Amino acid sequence: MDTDANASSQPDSEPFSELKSSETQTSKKRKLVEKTVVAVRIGENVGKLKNEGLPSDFWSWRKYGQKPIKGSPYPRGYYKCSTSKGCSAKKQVERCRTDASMLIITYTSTHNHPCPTTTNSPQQPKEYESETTQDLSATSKEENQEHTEEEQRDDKPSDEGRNEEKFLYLQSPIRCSQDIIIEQEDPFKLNTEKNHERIDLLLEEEEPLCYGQVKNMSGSKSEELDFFDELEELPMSSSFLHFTRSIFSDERIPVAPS
DNA sequence: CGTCTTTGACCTGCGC
DNA sequence: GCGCAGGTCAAAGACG
Repeated sequence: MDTDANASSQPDSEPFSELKSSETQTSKKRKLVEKTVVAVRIGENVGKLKNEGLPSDFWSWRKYGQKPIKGSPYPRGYYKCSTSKGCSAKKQVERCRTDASMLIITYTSTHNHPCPTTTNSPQQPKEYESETTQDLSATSKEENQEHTEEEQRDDKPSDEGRNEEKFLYLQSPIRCSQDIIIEQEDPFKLNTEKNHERIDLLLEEEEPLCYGQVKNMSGSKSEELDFFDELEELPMSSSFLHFTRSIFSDERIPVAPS
């Protein structure tokens, strides 16, 4: 649960032998798995930068499940890499329970295929299509629905709509989101321990965000769920991955539990 | 028509 | 050994 985000990892695939040494802690609930946890902040400025049309990610992710996480008001989404058929790369996306504007993305396993490094690589046109259009379309549909509902509710805090917008915008703008860039660079340019601390703080500094709080923020349970569901689309996660890769040159940042 | 999302059920692992 | 929770699978529906 919480500690999931803290990340533990285990030799699952080999690529990160060096990193494995630092990823020795076991996960609370599952076997040892190679995990890379990334925290992303959804900045306020994101919504202003929606015009960018960059591909959201090198990889194409396919959602294969979603689960409510105990202690967290937000469900966790499970994604598999669909860029390559045999690729075992996976990622889990959830929102930080203490900071709704924070996303916790956990990458598991590694891609067994080369990463299409060019933005518009003719090799993998589908990736961008699937990644951007799928997520976008799916999100857009939901967005529209959400907005429609929200607009009909006067007592609805504007933050909700804003958050959704943020996510929507995050789908493609990789470089446009200053906040994201900042958030990403900050924690990950620092050493791993710092990352741990940061994530630990995010996840454990406070007790789980109580539903009451969330309710206060979102107005109603149903909307809350919708909101979370909305977040779960997280098309931005892909862009973030792209982004992360760019920042860290090639691989992921393993986060070992403290 | 093909692909993806959604969602419920099932399986596995861990703590007590 | 039991119960709980996370993780995965697979069927159904929706969309482009």
